[in-house]
Amino acid sequence: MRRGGEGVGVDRFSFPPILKASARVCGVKEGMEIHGVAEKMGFDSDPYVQTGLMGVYIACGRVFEARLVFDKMLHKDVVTWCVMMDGYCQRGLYEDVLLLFEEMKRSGVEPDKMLLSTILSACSRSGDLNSGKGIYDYILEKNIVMDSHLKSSLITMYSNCGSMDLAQHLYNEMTPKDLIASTSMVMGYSKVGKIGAARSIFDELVEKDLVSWSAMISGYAESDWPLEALKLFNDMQQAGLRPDQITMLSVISACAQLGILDQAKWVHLFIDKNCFGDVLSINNALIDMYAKCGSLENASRVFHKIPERRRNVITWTSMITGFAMHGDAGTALRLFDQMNADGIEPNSITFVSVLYACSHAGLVDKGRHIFALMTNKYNILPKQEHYGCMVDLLGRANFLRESLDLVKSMPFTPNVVVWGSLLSACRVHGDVELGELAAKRLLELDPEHDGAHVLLSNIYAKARRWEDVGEVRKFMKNRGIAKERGCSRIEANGEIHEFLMSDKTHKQTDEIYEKLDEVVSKLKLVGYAPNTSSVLVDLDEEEKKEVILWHSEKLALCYGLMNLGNDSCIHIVKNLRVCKDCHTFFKLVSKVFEREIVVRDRTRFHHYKDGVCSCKDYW
DNA sequence: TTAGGGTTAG
Repeated sequence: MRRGGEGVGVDRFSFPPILKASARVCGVKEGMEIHGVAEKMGFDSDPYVQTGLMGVYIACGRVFEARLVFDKMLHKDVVTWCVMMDGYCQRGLYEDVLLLFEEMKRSGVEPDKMLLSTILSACSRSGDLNSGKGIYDYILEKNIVMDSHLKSSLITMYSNCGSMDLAQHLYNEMTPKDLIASTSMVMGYSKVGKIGAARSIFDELVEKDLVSWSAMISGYAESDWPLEALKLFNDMQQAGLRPDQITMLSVISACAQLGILDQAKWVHLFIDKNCFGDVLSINNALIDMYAKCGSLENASRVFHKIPERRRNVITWTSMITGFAMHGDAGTALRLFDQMNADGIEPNSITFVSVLYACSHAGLVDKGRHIFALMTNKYNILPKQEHYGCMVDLLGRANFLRESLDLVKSMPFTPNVVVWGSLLSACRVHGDVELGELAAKRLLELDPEHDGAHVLLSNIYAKARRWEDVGEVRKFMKNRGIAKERGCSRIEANGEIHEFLMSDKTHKQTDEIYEKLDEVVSKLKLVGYAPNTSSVLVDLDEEEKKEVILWHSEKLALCYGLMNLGNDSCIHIVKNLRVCKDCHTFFKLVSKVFEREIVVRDRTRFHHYKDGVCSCKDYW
């Protein structure tokens, strides 16, 4: 290496481009070597060289090393401060960004727009609205004229912090509307549940790019509008845009929510065709999707196709959850052991799944053991959801007192789910006294909880305490608390059909009810008698029978029997838990009509075949 | 040196 003079000498101006290249390829080794060379040549006190070195360290995630260089610098300009702040921002060290800003102001360096934008980004990501407002005040105080970039950062900060009024106010003043700011608005409105407002902003965009489309699709998927998400995905393709992995994650999630297997298979093919099939997050999402669409076979296939070394804790947990949902606790527990053997550390969510598997299969001792293991071996402190699973497990298995003791022993206030689990166990086992207590505690936390009122009323009904039943019903009526209406979905010939309880809006309504009559008479020949015990309203027996027979899943089932080929499995998705009568009904249909039926209810799957259900009537 | 999309696990 020749210094100075003529020709190809290396001087201090040679370093920044090399450092930039190192940062791009994340070459920390190269960066360090260059650092050494720069020191030897005496350029290590050159601000440009130093800033370049910081950039390399930050690109490689070595913020601490970057800070060492930073602290040694005698002359720091605004860019230097900005690079350091960006480093902290990238590592999620948002408080350090703010501390650095204070330090910078003390040092007398004036911030520029880019730096303010970086700080706003830190506030945005950490949800620190107060600091974000502080930066805005600073901008106003110093009379800084905002460009569209800085305005967008500000709008993003407000949106991310959920302050949509403030975000909207700034957005109104923005002309023309910046695409990035608009996307932030779409996300912000989606996050606070104002999906209509998000859609309006989205629709007003003249030029939409992949990110804005994906934000809107994800908004729908996150807000319980999976059908809209799929529709928009379709529109996006019509508009000529190609989705990427991030878009596909929302689409997969929408399919999982809907539970529609045909659509799910189509999405899977689409993913393979577009070469996303090797992406781990996509495969994890596919496992979840197939499990929620009722196909453990396809979920397992995806799981086994992922090379063992690439599976992460999400892969394993998704697969375990799948088996747990379908009531196969044995396989779920085997997977849990295998996961440990493979050296993948289970986390808090894994334990929810494993405990959930035990609870749905009635494995009390195993559940107790794992609950203890969680704290003793893995140092994971049980949270509400773990207690919820345990209360459910013990309660369902009729260890109601032990279940209550566990609730009392909780180191924090039990939430609605915990009391709800106990309440539901009390209903199963007819414990009026404890049920009343659980309902009381639950309703203290959430007086409008429809499920709690319904369960309490069921408990009273089981004990034949009709006056109390009447009281609960009166209270619900006065307060306008209604039981959520049952709704079931079935996919046939590429179309989704939805049925509400006693629905008469479907175009094949007459045939469906005729089919229902036919099915009922056939089932009666093998001993079926409608079980009206779960009907809450005040009706005579005959009317109750009708209400029971018109449950949405029975309508969907009849539609399936009419419209699906004899050898195909009937898949139904329901919003509530399956009632006792429907459960019996479905078991009998699977036998009499020789059909396999898969029902996803609010909490789990039921596979009906040859007159038995996979849940072994334990649900 | 600055701004937008990640319900893949409960």
